[in-house]
Amino acid sequence: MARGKIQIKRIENTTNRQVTYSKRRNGLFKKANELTVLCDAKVSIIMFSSTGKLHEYISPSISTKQFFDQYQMTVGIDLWNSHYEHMQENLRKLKDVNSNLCKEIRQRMGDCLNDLGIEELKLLEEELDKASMVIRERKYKVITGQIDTQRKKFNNEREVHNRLLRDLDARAEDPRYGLVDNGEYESVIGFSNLGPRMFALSLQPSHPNPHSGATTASDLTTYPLLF
Amino acid sequence: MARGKIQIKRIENTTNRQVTYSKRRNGLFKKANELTVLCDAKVSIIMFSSTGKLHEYISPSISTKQFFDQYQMTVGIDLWNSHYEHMQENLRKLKDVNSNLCKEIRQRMGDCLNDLGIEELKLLEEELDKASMVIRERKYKVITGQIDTQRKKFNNEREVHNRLLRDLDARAEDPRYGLVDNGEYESVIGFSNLGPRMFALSLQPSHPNPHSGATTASDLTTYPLLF
DNA sequence: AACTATTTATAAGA
DNA sequence: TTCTTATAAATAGTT
Repeated sequence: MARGKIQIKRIENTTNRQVTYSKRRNGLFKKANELTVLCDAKVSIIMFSSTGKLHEYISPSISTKQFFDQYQMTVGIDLWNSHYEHMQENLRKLKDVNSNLCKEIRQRMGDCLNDLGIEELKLLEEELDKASMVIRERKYKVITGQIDTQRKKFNNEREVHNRLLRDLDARAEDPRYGLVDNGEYESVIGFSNLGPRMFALSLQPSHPNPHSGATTASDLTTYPLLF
Repeated sequence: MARGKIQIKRIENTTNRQVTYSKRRNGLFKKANELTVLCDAKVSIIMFSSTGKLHEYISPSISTKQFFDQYQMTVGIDLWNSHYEHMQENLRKLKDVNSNLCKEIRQRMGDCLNDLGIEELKLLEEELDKASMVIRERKYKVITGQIDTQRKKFNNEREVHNRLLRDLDARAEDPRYGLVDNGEYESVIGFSNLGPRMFALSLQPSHPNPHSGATTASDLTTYPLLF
């Protein structure tokens, strides 16, 4: 548009093309900015050169994201809908799987049996009985584990106690020590004669903990000896 | 830029502003198009007037969506990421729920019992036994339903058969009809004397259908009479 | 990047 | 909105 008119068609000379791109891009952005100011408008220009370089103008006081959002609101299409589709498909499938799982659990609890035929009912019953057996075994194992641990603990306690008694006897026979408080010692001696059978009767859990979420065989409730 | 220079600042006169918006918008789009052609570039212009009206220019041979995609690829930000977040959160939660449901089912099948304490094991066993009972009842109900339906069917068949026999007798006594093929009729008469008890022995399902997905009490396998 | 002859855009008016 | 036109602005080709 100066020093000679030009045809509006692709500039074949690469350098020339790039120079023109640069010049006209600036012109375009300047015009866009003038428009923004003069007319109180919002303008977004995004351009890619033939080499793929990105250049962008956007009116101040608005972000590209906001621009896109407003654009979509206006044209009424959701441009990122296609991006959603895969996720939505996934979500749908998961929900399906979920509801099937829930149904299966309900069936395993004795609800929603109407959809099942005889063969399926038979199978389910079999499975449940089998599982019940496994669970009973497991329960037994856990209980015996707890009893075993408890027994060890008890034996240990008894040993400690007996050692104390022996120490006491040794002290009593040692002429270097007089019996300062006879009553106290006697009660201990008397207690020692109750034997293990009596101990067992006073065993009680200190933490009943009936709904413990993750009690394992190695994570046992401790049972203090109650006197 | 003509008939006097203007300041680049908001045009207060509304009409004037709108006229200028319109004129300059055309100028901008024209320039954008020239740039597109001359420099083999891709240009997207989106603008909103102060009144919220949308106007758009986009280089031919590319869609707005493609433009946005390329823009995002180039700037390396996912503009719709925020849109994803909610869905991804949902997806994560659903997966969690799913895995918990799977675990519960496995526990109800007698697997994965290590995480359960005694109380939980007891509860599970109880539930399973209760469910087992319900299922047994249901099974019984389905079976008796099938038997009942079958009985009705059978009675109906017998009635039809008896009616046929009566018709036959009537015909035989009617002097208008001669017995064309005596042997054939005799065999039928003989069969009729077998009685219901014999029928029952030859009852067999025509479609054993042991893994029917949705057999209900009202959707019973039909049992043809085998002769 | 700067220059400048010339084209193009456009402000104001009709 | 469109046309006109004087003038401002943009820019093609050159340095």
